[in-house]
Amino acid sequence: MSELQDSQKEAPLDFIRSIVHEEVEAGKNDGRVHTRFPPEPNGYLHLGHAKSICLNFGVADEFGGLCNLRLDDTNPVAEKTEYAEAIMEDVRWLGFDWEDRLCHASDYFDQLHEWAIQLIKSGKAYVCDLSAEEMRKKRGTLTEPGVKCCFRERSVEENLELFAKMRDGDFEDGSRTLRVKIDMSSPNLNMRDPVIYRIVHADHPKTGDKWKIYPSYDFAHGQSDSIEGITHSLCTLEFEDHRPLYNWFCENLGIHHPRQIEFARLNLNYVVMSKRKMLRLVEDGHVSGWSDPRMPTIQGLRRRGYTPESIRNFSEKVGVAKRDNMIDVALLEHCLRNDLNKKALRRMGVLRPLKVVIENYPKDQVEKLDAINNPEDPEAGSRTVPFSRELYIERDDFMEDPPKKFFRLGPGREVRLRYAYYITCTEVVKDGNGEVVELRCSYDPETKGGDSPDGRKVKGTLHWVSAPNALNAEVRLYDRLFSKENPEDGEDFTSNLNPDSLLTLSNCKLEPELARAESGESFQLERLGYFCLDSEDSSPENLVLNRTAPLRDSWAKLQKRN
RNA sequence: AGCCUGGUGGUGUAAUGGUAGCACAGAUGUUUUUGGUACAUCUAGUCGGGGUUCGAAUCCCUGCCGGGCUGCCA
Repeated sequence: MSELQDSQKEAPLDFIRSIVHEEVEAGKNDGRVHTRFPPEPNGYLHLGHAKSICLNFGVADEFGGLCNLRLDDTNPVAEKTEYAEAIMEDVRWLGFDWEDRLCHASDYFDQLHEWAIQLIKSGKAYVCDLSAEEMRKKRGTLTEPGVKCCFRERSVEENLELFAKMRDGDFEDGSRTLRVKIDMSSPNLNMRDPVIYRIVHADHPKTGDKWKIYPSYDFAHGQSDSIEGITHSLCTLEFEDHRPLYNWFCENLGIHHPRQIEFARLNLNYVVMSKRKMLRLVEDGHVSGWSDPRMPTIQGLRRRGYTPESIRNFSEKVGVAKRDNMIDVALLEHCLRNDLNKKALRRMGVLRPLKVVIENYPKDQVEKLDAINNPEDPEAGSRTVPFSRELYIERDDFMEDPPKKFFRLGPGREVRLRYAYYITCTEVVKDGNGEVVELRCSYDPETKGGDSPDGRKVKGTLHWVSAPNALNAEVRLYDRLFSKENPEDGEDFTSNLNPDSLLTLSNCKLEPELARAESGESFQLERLGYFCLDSEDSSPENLVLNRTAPLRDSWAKLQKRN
């Protein structure tokens, strides 16, 4: 408890943790805290889910409680085991453990069915023969009350009989529903005799063909929480209007009553996060699939090179509140860099190669030079990089007519090649079009390792790769998927797609050490950014790199301004 | 239009009647064999109008603006 008070001083609790804290202090639920993450297995998890996962597992952990993973599988026409498996994989990858508490709403179908009968018997539920269309008409509108239908006064016996026939598959889909009798004139539309069971002749991934009727979300969710002994049912704002119904079921069924608390969902700029819109991107081929590295799905982020730690940290930093928000992707990138700066091994690679020949360096000589793996982490040790007469440097690192603050290579200029030597550009070789195709340089043998014994300074340090030892690679550079901060602004969000969200570079040059890189491993290409092997397309013969995020670049920023 | 809900720097989030703070972004500088990192400094905010109070982001009234709700989706 003192630990809690300490952390409370350091970081103030968000409104949900404050509520939980108060209730624990007050001894509610015997001081127990139990949450759950309840996705519907009808799609892939995204950053918004990550926030919810971190919140639910985080709150449980901080208060010494538990968090269940519950698949909310009440609608067999939309759900697939494929999705359920992907969900579990993603939650696990994010670093959370539900131990033996993998639950399914479908585990409770029998109990739910009994409760439905209980409601019928107490005159609180009835079978309704209205079609969806008719029901909509009778429900009223936002401003007008609904009207009671004639089926509302059916006898308990008739309701029981009809409901049994619904269950037995005697009726067609949509022909009847079981509704709960609340208040057709409630200003809250959810209370106007909501449907709690509908007829669906579809096999269920878990229960097979056992059921021809399935409970609605409202009838399943709160009760599932109740059965699992959940104390705090955290959900997003759009369920606020459902809370009275949630409470109604717990009260009228006389069962354990968790507290539903709603928070604002996460929005990220320059991307869309709704299932429907992401599906459209996939189906229309605007992205390569759900795991496209530009997608905000967990799978997309993972393939892009985002680490679980960075996403967890991001989820914490975005905070929890009830107001609508639009988070800047810069925060996500910050979290990534913050994590990888400490952990990623440094390597050298050249994206847009420019050949350099060191004229005074012996032909056929190859030196092994020591290079530090991570200046932020002495434990990471060092490696060796080959140096030879012919090298590649970045095209951007040379300018024939450099402006004032350009610290890199130019005719007659001296720069340092990282961990190697000082070199001076002596000649610029061009092709027929006046394009620079090669640089002739000289090196100073005294500066081996990158230091000059005479104390001579250079302004710039360049990354490079030895040409005869270079690995070829394809590198994919990603930018924001949409060019508009809020793509959903206009009529059709796809009109805001950023045509340059993916830039593929081939014939990139990498230092040989990268042949040992493994899928899932992140590394920094010095001065360029954080990268990883593409988990789907990279092979030892055909290296494919994804740029997770560029390094901060104050030179690029300066250039942009001018 | 009815109900629910929210409005604090550019963005996000604290402060719950007592000095408006933190993070990201932005700007400047120091250090640097990554124009990275680190460090330092700076910029910038309580939706408007009334009221209560010695004192209001916080309480009251009122206006304005945003979001959600009319699935047998969740």
